[in-house]
Amino acid sequence: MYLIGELSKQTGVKIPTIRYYEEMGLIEKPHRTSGNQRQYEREGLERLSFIKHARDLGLSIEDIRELVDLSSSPEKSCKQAHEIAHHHLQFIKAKISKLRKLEKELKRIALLDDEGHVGKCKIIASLADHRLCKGEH
Amino acid sequence: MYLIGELSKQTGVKIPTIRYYEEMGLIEKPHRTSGNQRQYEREGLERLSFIKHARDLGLSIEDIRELVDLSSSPEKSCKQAHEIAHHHLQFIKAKISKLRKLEKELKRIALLDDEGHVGKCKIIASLADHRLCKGEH
DNA sequence: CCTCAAAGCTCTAATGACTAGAGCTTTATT
DNA sequence: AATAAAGCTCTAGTCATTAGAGCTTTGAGG
Repeated sequence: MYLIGELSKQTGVKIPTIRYYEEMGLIEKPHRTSGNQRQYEREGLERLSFIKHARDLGLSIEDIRELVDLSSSPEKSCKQAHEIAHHHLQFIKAKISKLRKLEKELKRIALLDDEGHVGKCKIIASLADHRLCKGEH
Repeated sequence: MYLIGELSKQTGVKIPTIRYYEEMGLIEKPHRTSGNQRQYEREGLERLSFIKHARDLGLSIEDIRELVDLSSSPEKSCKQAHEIAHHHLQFIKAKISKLRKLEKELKRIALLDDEGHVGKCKIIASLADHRLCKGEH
């Protein structure tokens, strides 16, 4: 149905990355044409979309592998999938709050406007001296 | 003044990372003792703190190298340091807003609570089908 | 049928920012 | 003098790709 280039276009996953996913066992080895070219079915497209989507959400390959394994063993409960998603949500929340602190401090630093030489540049001084931070990190 | 272990404790930068920074030319090669051990002065401690702080803020090694170079060439203006900090601020802002979108979607996904088998697990379906997203990413 | 570009293939190596381990030497303490 | 802790160098591994070399296959035009 699709050659690798088409699959790449459809999903937005770059060609070497698709091959890498295959090597990692994240996607199944597709059927090959007589000329040894990978040929994907709709199923392969869907799985790759799944992976792309999960990667965009920031899940690690290992997380995704777990989800993929879950989805191919239908006797296992959905609970584990929930756990993975939930766990990742906590992770994202933590990351956001951390970044917000950084944003605050960077704002403070970037808005210092002196025009002196670097020897007394406040930005550099501010980066050099952690005590000048308003918050900790 | 400080051996590498002490420097590591003071700054929170791990020992192999300190040596890596040295190899990258990010910190100066320190004086060695007769027994070939690295010996740092307060100056070295300060530079490493600077680097640590900037890394914590998410600046890349290359950004930091630029700042380091700036700070050792006092004739250059502070403007460039501002530019780097400002540019990074924009980057952080973009990252935060991206993560917020992800948070929203993950919340939506993680709160789907079905107890069926994975074959119809909404989480997995939701990850597989990008069209189910409320927003794009 | 032939040619030629585009797209495919495999394999190796690079990226960034570390981190870990092997196998050794130096230092400090008992 | 012995031993443990901390240092050293060097190599290789991590994660998730990405890039490049050098080759083959495919499809379209002449």
